[in-house]
Amino acid sequence: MGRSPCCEKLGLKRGPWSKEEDDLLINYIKKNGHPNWRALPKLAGLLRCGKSCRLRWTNYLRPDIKRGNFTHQEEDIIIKLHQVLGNSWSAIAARLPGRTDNEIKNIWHTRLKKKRNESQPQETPHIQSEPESSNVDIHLEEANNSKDNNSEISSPKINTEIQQQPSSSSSTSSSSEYSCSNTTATSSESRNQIMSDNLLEVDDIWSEVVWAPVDDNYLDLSLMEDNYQINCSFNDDWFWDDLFTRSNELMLELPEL
DNA sequence: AATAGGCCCAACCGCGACGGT
DNA sequence: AACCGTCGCGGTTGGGCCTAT
Repeated sequence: MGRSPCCEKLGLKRGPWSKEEDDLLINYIKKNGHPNWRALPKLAGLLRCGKSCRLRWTNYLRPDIKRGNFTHQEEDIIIKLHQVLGNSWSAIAARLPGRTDNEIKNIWHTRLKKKRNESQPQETPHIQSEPESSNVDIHLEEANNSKDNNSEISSPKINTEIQQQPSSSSSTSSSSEYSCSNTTATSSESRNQIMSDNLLEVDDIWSEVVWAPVDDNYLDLSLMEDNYQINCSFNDDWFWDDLFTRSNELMLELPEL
């Protein structure tokens, strides 16, 4: 049972967008937003389907899009995130402000895949060539959940609870599996308990990068790597240098141990 | 100068998720 | 619970540009 096309093709324009069409779309969204993509083209006076409009806006016309070449740092981040997230381009894009999933997908297929393959053999010979999904599954809960607005503002935020799955072999195995769930700590003691009880040990090249929940002004972070446990706060100088942030999530590259 | 091949990137396609009825 | 409409995502395509021969 086939699904009907997203829009009637009759009379609708396809292919590259003209300057006039861009202007129509930008002006309409500036005035009215985009509550309904399907209805938008008609209202904006465009002979396009809603899907095409949404794509044009999200991938090209949005004012917060950063145009221009990717920096080396951005490329490195994409490569590392791809190790963890696989082909989840939107998830990767969410961690690179100003970059779109389409852009990242393009650059991956044209440049970074090659770059990764070139650099990988000597760095991490035990990693498979094309991991499609992570062996680390981390879920984060929104720190400022709008549904919880009536709860106390300074309530402790979420901690990430990590358990190692039964692994078939030693810690040097590249197939070690981890799962992770969120718990809400009710006090700093219990938070610390959770963090000390559940240290993340990742035995691959991603081990220098961790995800952590964030409080209003404090970060709880524990990482067991090479027998080091690392705790940090916003006051650490290196923290800001290596921090990439979006929404309530933080990505942090740890300094050399 | 011509052209074949590769690269780049905007745009399209099809599918699954999700929310409303 | 089932259906329907809409949205967002990942995969793919195709055309323009660049470069090597």
